Amino acid sequence: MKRNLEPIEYKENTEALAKFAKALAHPTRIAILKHLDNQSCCFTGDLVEVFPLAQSTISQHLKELKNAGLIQGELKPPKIKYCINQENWNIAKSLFQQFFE
Amino acid sequence: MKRNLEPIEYKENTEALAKFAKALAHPTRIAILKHLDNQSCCFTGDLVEVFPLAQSTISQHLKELKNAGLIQGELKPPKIKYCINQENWNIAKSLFQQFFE
DNA sequence: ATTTCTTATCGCAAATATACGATTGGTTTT
DNA sequence: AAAACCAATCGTATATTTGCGATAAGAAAT
Repeated sequence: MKRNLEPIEYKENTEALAKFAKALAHPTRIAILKHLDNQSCCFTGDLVEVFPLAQSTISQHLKELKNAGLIQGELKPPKIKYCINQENWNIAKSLFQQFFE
Repeated sequence: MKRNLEPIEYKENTEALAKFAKALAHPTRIAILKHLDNQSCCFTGDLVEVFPLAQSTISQHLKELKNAGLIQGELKPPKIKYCINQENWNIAKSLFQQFFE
C-alpha cells in the first residue's frame, strides 16, 4: 500500500468512529459482544465452546475488541473474565448515534 | 486463511451489522459519508478535490460504500451523482441502534 | 516441584484491503 | 468522426486480517 508521506488529517471523531467500526467489522466479534451483553461477562473458554473456532482465533478477536476499548479483561485466576467496557461502549454508542444523526 | 468447510452460521442481523460496520471501517469512507450527508449528493470529482487521494482510490471507496448499500449512484452524464441510500441507511441506523440497545 | 488448567502469543498460510498509475468505457461537445 | 471529460476498472505492490496448530506463560492444585 503506497501511502502519502503526509497522512491525511481527519477529524478526530472520524478516526474514532472508524476504529470502532473496524472492531465491529467481523460477525464473530459482533456475536462475542452480543454474548457479553447477555451474560454480562464471560471467560475465553466459554466463547471457545460457543463458536466453532480455535482457541487462538477467539483470543485474537478478544484482543482486537480489547484494543478498540470495547471490552476489558479482569483476572479471575486461573481464568480471565471479559466484560463490556461501559465507558468506551457509551462513547462508541454516541459516536454512531451522532453519525446517523 | 484456512476456513472451516462448514462456515459459521450467524444470525442474519449479525452478518448485516458486520457488513455495514466494515463499510464504515475506514476514515475516508466515514468522511465521504459525512460529506454526502452535508451536501445531499455529490460527484466523484468533488471528492477527489476534497481528499488528497487518487481518483481511482476514491472510486474504490465509493464502490465499497455502494456494495454495502449505503450510497447509490445516479447518472447525470457525463458525471455520476452519488447520494446516501436512505432506505439502507435507515436499516444500518436501526441495526446499530438496537445493537447498542 | 510437578502437573494441570486457562489464555496469550508465535509462526505460518491464505485472503482481503488499500493505494497508485495506466487504461478503458461511456457521454458530450466540437 | 474526433476530441474532451468523467468515472470505473485493471494490474500491481504492500499491508493487514483471519485462521490454524504449536508453544509459552501464568496461576492453582496436587
